[in-house]
Amino acid sequence: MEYNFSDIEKKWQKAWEEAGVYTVSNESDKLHYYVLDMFPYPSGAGLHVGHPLGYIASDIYSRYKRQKGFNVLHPMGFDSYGLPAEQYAIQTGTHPEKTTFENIDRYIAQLKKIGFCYDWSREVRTCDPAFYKWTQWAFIQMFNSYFDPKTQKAQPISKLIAEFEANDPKWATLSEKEQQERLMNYSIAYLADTKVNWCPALGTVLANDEVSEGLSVRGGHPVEQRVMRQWCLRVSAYAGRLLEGLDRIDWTESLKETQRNWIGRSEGAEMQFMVKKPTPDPSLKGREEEFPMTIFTTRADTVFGVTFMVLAPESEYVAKVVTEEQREEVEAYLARCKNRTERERIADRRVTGVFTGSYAINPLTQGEIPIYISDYVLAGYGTGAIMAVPAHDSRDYAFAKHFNLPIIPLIEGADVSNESFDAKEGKMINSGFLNGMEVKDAIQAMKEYITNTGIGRVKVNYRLRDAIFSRQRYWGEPFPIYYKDGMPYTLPESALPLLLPEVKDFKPTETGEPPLGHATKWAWDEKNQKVVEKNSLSSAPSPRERAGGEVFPLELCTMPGFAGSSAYYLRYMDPHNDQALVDRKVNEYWRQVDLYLGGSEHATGHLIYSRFWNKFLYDLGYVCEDEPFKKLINQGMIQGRSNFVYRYIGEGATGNLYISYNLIDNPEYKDKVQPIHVNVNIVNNDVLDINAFRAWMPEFKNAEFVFADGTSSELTGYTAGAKQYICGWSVEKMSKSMFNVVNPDDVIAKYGADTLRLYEMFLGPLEMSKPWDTNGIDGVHRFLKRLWNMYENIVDEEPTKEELRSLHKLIKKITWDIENFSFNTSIPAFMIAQNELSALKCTKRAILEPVAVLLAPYAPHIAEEMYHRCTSLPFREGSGLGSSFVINAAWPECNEAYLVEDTQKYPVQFNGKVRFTFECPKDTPKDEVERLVLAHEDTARYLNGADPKKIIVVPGRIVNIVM
RNA sequence: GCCCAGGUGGCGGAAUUGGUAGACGCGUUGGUCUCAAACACCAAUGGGAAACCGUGCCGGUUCGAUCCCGGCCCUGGGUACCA
Repeated sequence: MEYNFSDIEKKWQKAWEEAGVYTVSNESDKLHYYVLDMFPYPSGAGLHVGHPLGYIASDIYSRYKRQKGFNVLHPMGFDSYGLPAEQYAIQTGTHPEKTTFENIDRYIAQLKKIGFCYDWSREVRTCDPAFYKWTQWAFIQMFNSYFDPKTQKAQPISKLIAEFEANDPKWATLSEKEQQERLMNYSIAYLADTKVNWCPALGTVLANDEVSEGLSVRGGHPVEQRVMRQWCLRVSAYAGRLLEGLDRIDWTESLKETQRNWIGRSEGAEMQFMVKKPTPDPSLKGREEEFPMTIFTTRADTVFGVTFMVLAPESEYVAKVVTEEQREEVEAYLARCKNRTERERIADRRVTGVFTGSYAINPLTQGEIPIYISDYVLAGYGTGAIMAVPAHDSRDYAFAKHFNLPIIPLIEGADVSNESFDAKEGKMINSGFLNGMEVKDAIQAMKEYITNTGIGRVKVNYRLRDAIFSRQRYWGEPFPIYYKDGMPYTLPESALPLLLPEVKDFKPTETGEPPLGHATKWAWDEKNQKVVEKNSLSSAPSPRERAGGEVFPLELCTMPGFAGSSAYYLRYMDPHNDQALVDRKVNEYWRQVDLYLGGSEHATGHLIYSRFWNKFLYDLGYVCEDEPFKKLINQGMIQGRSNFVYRYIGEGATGNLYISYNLIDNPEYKDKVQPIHVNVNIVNNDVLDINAFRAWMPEFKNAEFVFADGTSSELTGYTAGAKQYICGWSVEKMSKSMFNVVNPDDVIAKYGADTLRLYEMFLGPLEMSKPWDTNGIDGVHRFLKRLWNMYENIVDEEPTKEELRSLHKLIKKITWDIENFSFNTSIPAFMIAQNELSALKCTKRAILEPVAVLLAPYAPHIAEEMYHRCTSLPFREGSGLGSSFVINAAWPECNEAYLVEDTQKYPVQFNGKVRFTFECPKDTPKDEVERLVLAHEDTARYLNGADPKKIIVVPGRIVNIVM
């Protein structure tokens, strides 16, 4: 009986779909479990063999949990707003929606072939109005909320207004616009002027990683720094809670560490320095302007060593501090900084800066110290101003050396003649009342001192920045925002979803507006509460300017990619609900994602934003868990494994001769060959398919070869398979240009989905990155074939003890593996069991049936077929595999079920060397084992009358006798 | 620079983490089947003639170390003037 994987897989996929076995209900007496994959962006290239790695792992876990009797939510959807479809639209005019939907269809077809147990009825797409309605809804909630630092929670902004009304007499005197502006400083979603990378050619802002050396990575267009009014999310307000929440979730330590670094908590102090600014008026000579300046430092202990101050170029202190004499020089410096991108600044670490003309007074020594401006100080961190202690900070040190400023060592024994001493250890010197203290104590003492004297206060700072939330693009969620008198107002929730309008052109407008500027029906009729034609506006050159009447311009930016992916896991719980993002009761059933699988590249993006988003919804009472993802596992990336042929380019080369890889280091070919990427799909186990190669591209049509054995091909005399041409290989990113992309469809056509699933797991540990290497896939496929053959003539006989032992060993191993996400080690266990059972010629139902059940999470199709060969039980709805009765028999609590041997073997060692083995009854107490060993005749022989110094009994393992 | 993960045969990797290192698969070699090849099956396969030596290198703890500790060297990932 042949293993016809293609028929088997088609049969079961059809059966599952028709019976709806993977459709999940929100009402169940069963325990709930939620397994989620990070949903993909459907790219035009389709899935390659690397994408399903994590999906297979999560599918194994889902199927296991399902078989164990859990109600498992395991959905899939598409992150379908994004740049590639928009770029394609700009080039070809094809609407991004068309491209995106086609790509999604292809993805679904590919995913379905692999046999995942997704509940497709819950599929979500971020570009679907029924979905983005809730993205817009969340944005409105954020706009109408503020973060209350006292309770560390988001609150409705109406509370804040009430507070202003009650406590601030000025509030009532402000105009509506002024009130709005003031509230903007508190809203979780707010408009602010921010410095961005602006690319005029692409007509949009770019993230830092999209810019390289002042040019856009895509297209190589110039990028400039520009201050623009952008929507931002006050993620930084949640810094403390985002940090603290990490302690309560089961993520890998390295990922938590990445987030901790990103949040960047640092405990320090804010201190006030008085500034003395010389006045330009000679008649007022001797009189100086005085005002305070606040700085942030983590090294309060070093105040005695401050020899200058530095401001960030964008600091608001700059304007106050610069003197008339220095103005010109400072302005030139600021202009220079302004045009440098973040990236250039980082790449070019030369010390630059300019003196402001003013001095600060050291609050402890009363000494006058000069104030400089330099771009090594960042405006966005702390107060944008620092006290510089060159002796104990390497950046300050470099600056001091460059401008020849004094360097005062503050720690005993620190040699600061060539570099700064940054370590926080040692005894303080030159530091007044701190002298003699350890650094740690000195920091504490100084904090107390400045608090008591009012010079400063203890302060915690975070590195985490607010998220810029505007994109000047078409293919994204429209903001539910219109502008009146230049101020933003939210659309009523009843108007959601605000549909993405049609545009005639996906590029920015001639006037530099985002693509939505092309939309004609893009204005808000406040009175009738609906979207209307823009031409009914009297005139609106800029959308943010006042428009006549009661019709107002709508926001022209769209939301960034992370908007749609920040709460999608909640939507899967209740995907068809049009009254709420998720019904409260449904949310209380599923609660949170129990297991989340995806790449670690989202550590500081999606995984921060969605935690923030979830916490915000939690504060407002829309969800019942503070953290969205209970356990998270990062699967590694699958890299490409490229193959090469070696074209001979030495003497007399025709350009048509290819040398086998094993020969290229021979003297006659060394350095005379040129490696050429060859399509990995015409290479098998590094052996080139000669005929396929000749047919691959016209230039290889008449290719000739020197084979592995050194013989040459002759075009006419060659017979396929007789000689081998060996290809070289290397690990590279999987990409079209390297001809190393492997499509899962091809693997499935050749070996079947079950082999693909097993092999992807067999490749290595889930978390590790590894190249896709098909060299071992035959072995896995052979195993399935061998196992399959055992199910031909199943008999009803009592299993022997040996057969049961094999089975129970397997049960124990597979259970342990799945629960510990060690899927790669399960395949060998199956192979060993297969070997053992086949050596015993076991075809007994009592053994083979549970083996099929065990295999089901890994290779569901073949397992299902094998299972149904074993049993007369009908296929039942609601279960992917047979009845729960049988499942419980095959997945018992394995420690009890594991068939124990009656006796335990103890290898006995003398001084570490194994000498003999003895047996005693299982579960013999430790001292009894000791006694038995000493009484053993071999022990007596080895001891030869001597007293053992020590006897070590490791339970169940080994007895070691130290002489 | 800082943080994290890792380094085991010809290759991918086991060893449930202090107890017989190299499971399982690939590859290689030999054999069976075949007119022959492919498939399949069987056997061998860390090094060494052997005693022995072997988990990146040096040292330590331990009766015993791939595993724990100290120092160093590589590889991969994250992050980067955060005061």
